[in-house]
Amino acid sequence: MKKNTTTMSNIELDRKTERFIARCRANGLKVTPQRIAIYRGLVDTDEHPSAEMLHEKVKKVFPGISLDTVNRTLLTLSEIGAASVVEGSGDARRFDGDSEKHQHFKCVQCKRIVDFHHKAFDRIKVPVGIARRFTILSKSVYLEGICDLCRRR
Amino acid sequence: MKKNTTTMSNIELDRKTERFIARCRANGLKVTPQRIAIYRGLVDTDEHPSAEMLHEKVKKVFPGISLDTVNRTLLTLSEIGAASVVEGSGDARRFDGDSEKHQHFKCVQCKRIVDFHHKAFDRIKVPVGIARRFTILSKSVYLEGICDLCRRR
DNA sequence: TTTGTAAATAGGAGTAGCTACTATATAGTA
DNA sequence: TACTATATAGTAGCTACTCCTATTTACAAA
Ligand SMILES: [Mn+2]
Ligand SMILES: [Mn+2]
Ligand SMILES: [Zn+2]
Ligand SMILES: [Zn+2]
Repeated sequence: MKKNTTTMSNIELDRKTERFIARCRANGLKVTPQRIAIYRGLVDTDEHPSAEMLHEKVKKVFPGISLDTVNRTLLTLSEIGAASVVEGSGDARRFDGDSEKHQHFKCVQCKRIVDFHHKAFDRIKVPVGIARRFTILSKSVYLEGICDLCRRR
Repeated sequence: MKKNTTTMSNIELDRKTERFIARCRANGLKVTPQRIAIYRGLVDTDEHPSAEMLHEKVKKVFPGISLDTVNRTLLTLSEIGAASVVEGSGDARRFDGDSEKHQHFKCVQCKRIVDFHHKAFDRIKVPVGIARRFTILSKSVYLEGICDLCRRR
C-alpha cells in the first residue's frame, strides 16, 4: 500500500491550476511549465514541504529542474499570494532570555523581533483534539509584518 | 550617544546570574566562565540574538570563545529553561499551498508541520498599539511540541 | 508565422549558519 | 592535590539557500 500524500482530485487540481495561470498573467508573470509543475506539487500536499522536498517531488515529472528554480519560484508564488511561507521558518535560530510571558512580532524585512505583551494572548486555549494528540510544549500568538523602522524607507 | 541595548541594572543582572548558577548545579551542569558570559549576554538584551550575534558580543569580554560553544551553550540553556528559542526559527523554510484559514502545530523533533483549524483562532485581535506601529502581514496562533508519531518511541 | 526581447531557467560557485569531530583544558570531587 | 567526566577551541563538513552567468523560452509585435 502506497503512502497517499495528495489532498485533492485531479479535477480540483486542474481547476486550481487554471486559476493559478490567470493569477500569473494578472501579475505579469510568464506561465512556464516549471512554474506550473511547482505550483501543482505544492498545492497537492499538506506536508508543508521545503524547497528541497519539493525539488525531489517535481523532478519526477520534470527531471532537469534545478533547486534554484524551485526556491525562486516558491518565493514568487508567495509574493503573488498563490502560496505562503510557514510562520517563522527560514531564518537563523533566535534566542530569548526573557522568561516573562510575552509575544513576538517579527519584521519580514530586517528580521528584527520585537516583544509585546497582550494579556489575552497568554490565555489561549488549545483545542482538546490537538492537546490529546500532541504534547504541546509551547503555544504562541505570533505576528509578522513590516516594522516601523523599515516602513519609513 | 551610544546605543543602549542593556535591559536591566547590574544588581538585577547579578541576581539573575546567581539564580542561573544555582540552576546549572541543580541540573548537574558545570559552571564555566563561558557559560556565565553567554547567559549574561543573552539575558541582558531584548534583541533576540542569533548565536552569531551573541558570539560577537561575548567575544568583547571573552575574546577566545568559539562560535560552537555559543551555539551549544544556548541550546543547553534552552534545555534547562534558562532561555528559549523563538518560535519557528532555526529550520529550513517551509511552504504552504493551502489558502484556507488554518493554524499550525510543529513537532520540534521530526519538524513535521500539521494543520488544524480552530475558528476562535481566526479572530484574534491585534492590540492597537502594535497595529499602529507595525504593518501586520500575518497573525497566527502557533503550537510546538512532540507529535503523536514521535511520542510512541 | 516569424522575429525580438525581457523574463526565466540550468548549472555551478559562493555564503551563512550551523553541526560533528578531536585534542586539550578545567570544574567539581574525593 | 589528583582524578575524571564534562566542557571548550579549533577546524572540518554539511545543509539550505543565494548569487552569478550563459542559454533558453514565453509572449508580444510585426
Ligand atoms: Mn522575547
Ligand atoms: Mn498549513
Ligand atoms: Zn524591519
Ligand atoms: Zn514528530
